[in-house]
Amino acid sequence: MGKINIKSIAAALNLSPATVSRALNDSYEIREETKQRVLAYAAKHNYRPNPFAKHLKTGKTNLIGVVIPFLSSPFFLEFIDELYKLAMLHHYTLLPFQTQNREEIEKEALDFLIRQNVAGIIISPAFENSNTALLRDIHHQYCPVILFDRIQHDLNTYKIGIHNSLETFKATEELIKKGRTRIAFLCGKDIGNTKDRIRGYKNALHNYGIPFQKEYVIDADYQDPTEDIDSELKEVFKKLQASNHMPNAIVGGTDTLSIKILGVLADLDLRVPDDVAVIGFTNTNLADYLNPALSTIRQPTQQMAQLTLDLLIPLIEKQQNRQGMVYENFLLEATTCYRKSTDI
Amino acid sequence: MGKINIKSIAAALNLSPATVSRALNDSYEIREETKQRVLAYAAKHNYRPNPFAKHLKTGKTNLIGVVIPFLSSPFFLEFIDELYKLAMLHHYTLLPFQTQNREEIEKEALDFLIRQNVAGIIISPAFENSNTALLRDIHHQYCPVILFDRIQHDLNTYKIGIHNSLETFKATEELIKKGRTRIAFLCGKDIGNTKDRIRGYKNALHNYGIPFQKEYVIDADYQDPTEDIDSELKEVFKKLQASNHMPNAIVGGTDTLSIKILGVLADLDLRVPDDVAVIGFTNTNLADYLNPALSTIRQPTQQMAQLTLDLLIPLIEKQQNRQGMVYENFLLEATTCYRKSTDI
DNA sequence: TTGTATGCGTTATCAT
DNA sequence: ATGATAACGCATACAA
Repeated sequence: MGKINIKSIAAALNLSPATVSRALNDSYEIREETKQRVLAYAAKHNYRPNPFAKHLKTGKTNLIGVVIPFLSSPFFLEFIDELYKLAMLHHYTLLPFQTQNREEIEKEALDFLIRQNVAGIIISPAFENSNTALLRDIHHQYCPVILFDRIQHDLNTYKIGIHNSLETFKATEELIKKGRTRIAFLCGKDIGNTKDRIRGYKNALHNYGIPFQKEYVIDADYQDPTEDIDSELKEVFKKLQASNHMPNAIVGGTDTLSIKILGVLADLDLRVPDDVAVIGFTNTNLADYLNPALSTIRQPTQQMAQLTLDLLIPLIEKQQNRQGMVYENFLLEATTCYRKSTDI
Repeated sequence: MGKINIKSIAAALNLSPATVSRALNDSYEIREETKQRVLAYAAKHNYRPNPFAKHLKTGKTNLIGVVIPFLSSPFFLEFIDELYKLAMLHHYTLLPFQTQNREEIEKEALDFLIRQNVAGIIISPAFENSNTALLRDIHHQYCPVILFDRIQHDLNTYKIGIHNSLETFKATEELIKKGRTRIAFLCGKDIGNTKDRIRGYKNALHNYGIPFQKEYVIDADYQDPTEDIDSELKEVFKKLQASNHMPNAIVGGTDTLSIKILGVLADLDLRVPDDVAVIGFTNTNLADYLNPALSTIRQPTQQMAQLTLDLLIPLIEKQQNRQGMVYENFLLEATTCYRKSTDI
């Protein structure tokens, strides 16, 4: 069987390519009977439009760019995974990119996506307000951009995330209720969510009359989850031990840190949860196998992916002035799973 | 600044589009000076060829399809990650797909990739000889296909993996040398590598005069790492305990099982490594944080990704009869990391 | 060595 | 309601 395209269909049905195209695109200016005849023939011969030709003509693709800090983080991995399943249903193809939390790489990725003529972009920015101007240009003039997870960003668009301060509040509160008062908060560099999470942590302390101590907010300034953050963290906790300020509970503010801290504490011969209770933000289904099983605040990745596409696809398909729109923020609810690391 | 394409470059330099195209494509039938003039102008204006137009004309894309069982496995994730970095350098775009170990989904993915006109395909098949006929057709008539990891497949092409039997032999031997003799082998459904790994396991037993026991080859027939394999495994080991046949060492034959087994053993109040030593195939950098830190056989993902592209790109770029070629198998060396789970 | 003309598969504009 | 034709950006056969 030869190549099956609009021209060959037209020839077979004694129609012009234009008419066939109209039938295929559900145009109104075509006779119902003709349309059905074309559709039937196309279906029978399993016709698939050539996406490249289509794009060359229309300037539009079915590509969705996905820009995330890294895949080697359970949360982002799960999110992308869900996105894949859904995008396929809608006949969109995903083009995922990693930024390693670096603005230059993010810019490269965005440039690349533009050249690929993506129809839309889903992004969790490298950090708060990274590439703001570029993203704004893209969103206004080029294709819709939607933010997820790291939604503390000036770009005016739909934002999908969780209520970071509330979730951190709940986690901190849980530790307080278990009788812990020297609670440390572990955070990475400023990726936008950090501020809110610290706020939730502080609020919980304040609500229960526990004085906030600056030294209990511990930064680990990594760019990449594969980096050696362990020794850095170990130093910090050694110092706290030495000055007799060792916390008896820790809230892990990022996916990566929540996992790594367990090894650090073990190295310092601190027992979890007896000496130090730990709860962390993370989506890994490995939490059960960690040492010990880790209590986690789990983001609803499936729901986030669904909502993201539900918002993006209409933006792609309806032509409109995105600059003037009013966008909503969506804060979904996370699930807290209490495991051994907080089982006091 | 207006659109920058071949036509606009030609106009700016008082040349014809054809000449500009030739300069850009490093044609021999062009004067060096002219070529440089075009190249300089193109570079200065950051010209990027429109991949869609290019494809429409040439019938070729810069897309590489990557088909793997799932992303939620540290090994595949690392591999894809490395592939990304390398593909970008060569100006290829990756189109990753997951099969969940299911032949139908694999077929769908392959069909999709064909429709997208990919230039080549990198695949770790759903299982031994899944979609053999289809893959053969694709490789012979459509675009080059390269196998990695699960290389027990009839498709005649380049295959990149590790020496499964040898690596399993070494791991088993290590446990024997530590004095363990009741060694179980954990394996998933037949994904091609399983056979070889069991062979290595058996050889090691045989070499040290340890009788092989069928009940020590333990199948966990899962399709997806997120499945609940734990209870199934727990049942098996409970029975072994009851019949007083509990092994004192375990070799984990897959990524997923190696991680999960630790939780199962903990649930059964078995101490690792005292009661049972464990070593597993896996690439997770979380091995250090597992309970206890897991000894691992780690595949050289970076090297595998590099080699895969080094083999694939020439196949893509040189037209040739792939059917008649002689292909080599590449068995790379894995690294064994001994951690606490074998520290007897 | 360079230019002219054509076509890849599709959609859009203008006729009819 | 349908057809003829041009155009998207590029590469190439052929002409010069």
